[in-house]
Amino acid sequence: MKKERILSGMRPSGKLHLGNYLGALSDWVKQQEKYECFFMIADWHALTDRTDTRQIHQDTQDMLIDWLAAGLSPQESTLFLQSQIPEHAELHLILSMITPVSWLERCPTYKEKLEIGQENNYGLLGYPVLQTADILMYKASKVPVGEDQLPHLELSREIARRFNYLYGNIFPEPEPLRYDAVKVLGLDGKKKMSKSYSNEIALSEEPRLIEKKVLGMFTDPRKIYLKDPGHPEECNVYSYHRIFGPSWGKDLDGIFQDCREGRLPCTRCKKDLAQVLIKALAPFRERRKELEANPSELEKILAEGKKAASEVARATSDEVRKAMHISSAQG
RNA sequence: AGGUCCGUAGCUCAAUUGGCUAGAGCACCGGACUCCAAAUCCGGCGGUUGCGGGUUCGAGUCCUGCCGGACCUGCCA
Repeated sequence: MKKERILSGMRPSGKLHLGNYLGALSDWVKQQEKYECFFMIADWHALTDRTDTRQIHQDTQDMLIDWLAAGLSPQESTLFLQSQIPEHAELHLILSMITPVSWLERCPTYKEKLEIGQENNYGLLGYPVLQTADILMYKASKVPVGEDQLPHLELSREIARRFNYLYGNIFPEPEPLRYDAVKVLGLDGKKKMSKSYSNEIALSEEPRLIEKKVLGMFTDPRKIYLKDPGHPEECNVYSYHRIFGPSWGKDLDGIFQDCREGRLPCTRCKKDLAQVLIKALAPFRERRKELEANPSELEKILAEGKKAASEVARATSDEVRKAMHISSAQG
């Protein structure tokens, strides 16, 4: 039986961090077995973030390396760069013609971006339409999404329905593929892990920096003196132990009890955590070094991804043009 | 294209209306405190006032030309 197809993408944000890994990438790695996967580096989407594009190539390289180091496999999945498939832009244009502005103006993400003062340009408003084009292009039946992307996917389904109604049944309505994203707060223990908050630990972080960053983590503010009892259930450091500790044979109950009863100094707790993280990320750092030393390998992977994605995209483009009585781009 | 308003530290804003060394909060860094971190208290870093020209004893402030942005009225497709 043919595997179902999924598509997902990330904006090229450079080197990824633990939050990216736990929140999405680790799930993608797992989905590779079960689904035919298209994973896209969304460099066109990245343009809503920045007008200064000088870093974009390096960010793309860095993210691709992290994907591979984390276990995305070019043998199993199609890894490609959005801007290398111009059909995305074409489909975006076509879909924009049948998408009411009011649908877009009520997207929570759009409203949030405006609230934080992001420039209200055409592209930002149309962001979910481009996303829809990305998904429909490959006729993905499922899309791995986090909580915040659900409204966008709902919009994609509406746009697909509308297109099908107007021009014929071409696009499947994409279903969300929910996963229990492991929520991990940043080092400050207050906001989600993000580069823009400078509270992140990169997957490729050097051991010395991992230790420095972990020692600076926010802890239970009620535990001030060494012998004060802690509240591990509320402590961000313990939540990291709970995520990473088990695979390294850490005695979680022991940490919990000792902290609670004031026998475990935060400093020791943090040093332990740093060691766990350093070990957990060691294979990742190794793999990254190999990939960094081999840029032609990366080029090859993207070239193959481009080829595979192009085939599908051209076919979809032809089908869409035909349905709309517009002449084919292939001549 | 024309009109109105605006541009000051990484961010948000001040500067007695032309007058002393352009200030404050947040952020950041350091110290005290703490087993650490946070909070708090001290201290520090941070500026060619968008760029150029002019008026003046003196310009962030007034005039002018560019650059950049917001809003309004149009023009072309």
